[in-house]
Amino acid sequence: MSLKIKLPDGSIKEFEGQIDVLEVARSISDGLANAALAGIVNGKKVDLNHKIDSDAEVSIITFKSEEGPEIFWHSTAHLMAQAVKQLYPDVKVTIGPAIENGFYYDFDRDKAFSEEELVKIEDKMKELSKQKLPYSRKEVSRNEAIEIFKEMDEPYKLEILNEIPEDETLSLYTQGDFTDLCRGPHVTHTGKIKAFKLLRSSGAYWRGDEKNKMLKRIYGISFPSKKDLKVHLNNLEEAKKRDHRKIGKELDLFSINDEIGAGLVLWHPKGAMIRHQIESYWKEQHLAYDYNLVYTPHIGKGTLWETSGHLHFYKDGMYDSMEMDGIDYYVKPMNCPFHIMIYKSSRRSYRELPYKMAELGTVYRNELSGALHGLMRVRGFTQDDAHIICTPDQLETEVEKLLDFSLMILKKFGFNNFDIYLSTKPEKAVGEVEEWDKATESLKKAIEKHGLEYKVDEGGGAFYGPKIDIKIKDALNRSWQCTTIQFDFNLPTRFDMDYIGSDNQPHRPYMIHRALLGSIERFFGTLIEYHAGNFPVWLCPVQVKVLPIADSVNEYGQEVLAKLKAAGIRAEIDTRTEKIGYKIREAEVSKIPYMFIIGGKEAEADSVSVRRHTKGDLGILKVEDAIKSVLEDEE
RNA sequence: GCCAACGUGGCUCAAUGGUAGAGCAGCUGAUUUGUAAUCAGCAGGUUGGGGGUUCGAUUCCCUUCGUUGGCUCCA
Repeated sequence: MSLKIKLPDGSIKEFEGQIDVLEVARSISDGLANAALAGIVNGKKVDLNHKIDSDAEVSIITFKSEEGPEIFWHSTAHLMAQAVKQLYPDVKVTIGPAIENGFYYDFDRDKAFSEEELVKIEDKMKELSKQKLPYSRKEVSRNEAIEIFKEMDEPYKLEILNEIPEDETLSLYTQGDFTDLCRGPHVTHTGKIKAFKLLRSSGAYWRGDEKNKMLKRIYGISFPSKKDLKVHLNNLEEAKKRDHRKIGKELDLFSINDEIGAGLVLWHPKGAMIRHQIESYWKEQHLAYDYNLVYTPHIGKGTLWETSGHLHFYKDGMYDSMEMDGIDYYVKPMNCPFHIMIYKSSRRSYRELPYKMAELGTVYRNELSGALHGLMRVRGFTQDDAHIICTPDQLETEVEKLLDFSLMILKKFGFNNFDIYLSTKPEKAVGEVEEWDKATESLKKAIEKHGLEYKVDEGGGAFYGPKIDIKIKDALNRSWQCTTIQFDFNLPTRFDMDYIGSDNQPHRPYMIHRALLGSIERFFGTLIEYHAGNFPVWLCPVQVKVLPIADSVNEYGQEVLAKLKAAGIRAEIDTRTEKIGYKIREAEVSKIPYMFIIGGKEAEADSVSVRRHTKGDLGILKVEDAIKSVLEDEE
C-alpha cells in the first residue's frame, strides 16, 4: 500500500506499508477543528505534525492498495460477526478474513446456518449499519487481551493469543458491543458498509486441518454502494452461464456417468475432436522442440512406487493395489518413474543431455469425493507430462526454453491472462540449499527475462523442488493450475540416476517435471469457460455448416461440402426439409463458427452466403474465397 | 472423507400425503422454406437406489449412491 497526501501548506507526504488510510480519511472528512492529522502506518500511529482547520484542504492524491476492497470486506466480516453474536450469543467466534472475492467468518456452532438464518443475519447487519457504529482501535498487551477474551468466553481467540509472544502488543477493534482481536485496518464506521450479500454457508475445519473441529463458515461480499453489489451479483450470474459443465452438456462435449464412477470422464465425439486437435498440435510442437515422445504402462509394481517414494508420501492419493502372481501392482498416479526407467535403460552420456521425454500419460488419483468438480478435478486424467534430464550447466537455458514453449502453447489457445507463481523452498525439503537457490534463481531469471509479472509463494514449493505455476481463471474467478514447471532433487537420487561427464565420471543429473496444459481434462474445462464455448476456429469440432435453403440446392450443397473437406475443413451439411431460420438457429446454438448458406442465387454464381457465429451475415463470397477466409481464421 | 443443500422422462423445469405435467429434444406425417424456433400427431417417468412410517408417499423419516457449494488436496 502506498499513500500520498497533500497538506494545507502544499507539502506532500508519502507513506508505504500497511496504512490505515481510513483513519487518516476520518480525521479529514470529519473535519475536526484543529485535529491532528494522523494515520496508522505499519500498525504504528504516525503524527504528521500538522494541525488542520475544519475547512482546511487536505487531499488524498493517491491511495494505492492491492488490498483496497479487502479492508472493506474485512470490516464487513466484523459486522457480520457482530450480527451473528447478537442473534446467537452462544456461537463462538474464530477468524474472519477478507479473501479474493469477499470475506468469510468461521463460527463454532453445532448447526449449520440455513438460508433463512443468513437472511436474518443480513437484516441484523443492515440494522447495525444504520447505527453508524465507529470501528475503534485499542492497543493492548497480550495478557490484557487474554483477560478480555476470557471475560468474553471466546476459546478460539484464547487459543490464538496463547501462541503469541507475551511481550507483543496487539490491537482490538470494537464496534458497538462487538470486540475482535484484529490487526486492522478498518473502515471508519459501519454506516460505510451499505451493500452486502451473504452468499453461502459451509463447513470449514478450524485452521484448515481435518483433524480439528468442523466450524460453520459464512461467505459474503460487500460494496460501498448497492449499484456495485448489483453489478457484482449480475457478473456472477453471467459467469454461471459459461460454466464448463453447462456448456459441456449443451454442446455435447463430455459427460460423467454415475454408473461408471465419479470423476471419470467420457469424451463425446465433439469433445474428443477438440481433444484430438489439442493433442495433435501438442505432439507436433513437442517434436519440433526436440522432445522424445514416449508411451508407458498404466500400472507398475509396488516396489517401483516404493523406490519413487509414492507409496510413502502419496499412498492416500493412489488406488489400492491389485495382485498378480503374488506381486502387488498399482495404477499410476504419476508418470515420472516410468520416464526415469526409460532414461536408465542405458548408460547416458553428457552428450545426450538435455534428454527430454514427453507423454500424454493417463493417471488415476483417488481424489476426495467432495473435491470432484466437473472436468476441473477428476479421478482419471491425462497429463501432458514431460521430464527433462539435464546437467547443472544446462539448467538455466532449459528453464528459459521451457517458459518460452509454455507461453507459446498457451497463446495458441487464446490464453493471454494468467497468473504466474514462483514457489520456493518449504521448511521440510530434500536437496542442498545451494541447489535450491540455484534452481529458484534460474526460474526467477526466466520469468523476469520475459518481463512477466509474478507472485512469489514463499515456502510453497514441493518438498522435492521449487516450481513455477501458471494459473488460468475460470468463470467464477477461481484459478486453476494448468502449467507447472517443477524441479526435482528427490527422484534422481532415489533412482540413482546418472550420466557420464566429459571427465569420464558419473554425475547426478538435474530433473525437471513439467506439464504445460496440466491435465487435458482440466485444460479443456478452462478452455470451455475462457471462450464460453466459442472455441478458436482451429479447435472447433465442426468449423463450417452448409445450410441449403431448399431440397433443390442440396446437390450444390454437397459440392460445397466436398470442397470444404478437400481443403481440410471439418464441415457438415444440413439437408433436412426445414426453414433456413431453423437451421441457422441450430447452428448458432451449437456455436459453429461458420455457416455457408446456399440458395438458387449462390448455386448459380458458384458462391455461398457466409454467416459468422454471433456476428451474422457477412455477405456472398465465391466458394474458394469463402474457404480461404475460413482457413485464414484457423490461424 | 467432513459440513450443508439438492436429486422428477435425454435436457430445462412444474405439481401434490391419494398415486405425475409442460416446453425443448426424439419419432411419424404435412410444409420446399432466404439469415436465431412451421404445424399436427405419437411416444417417453414404478419421481437416483434400498428400507421405514402411513389405508395410501414422489411428497415425511432413515440409509446408500450421485450432484452442487465449501473445507482439505492438487493437474
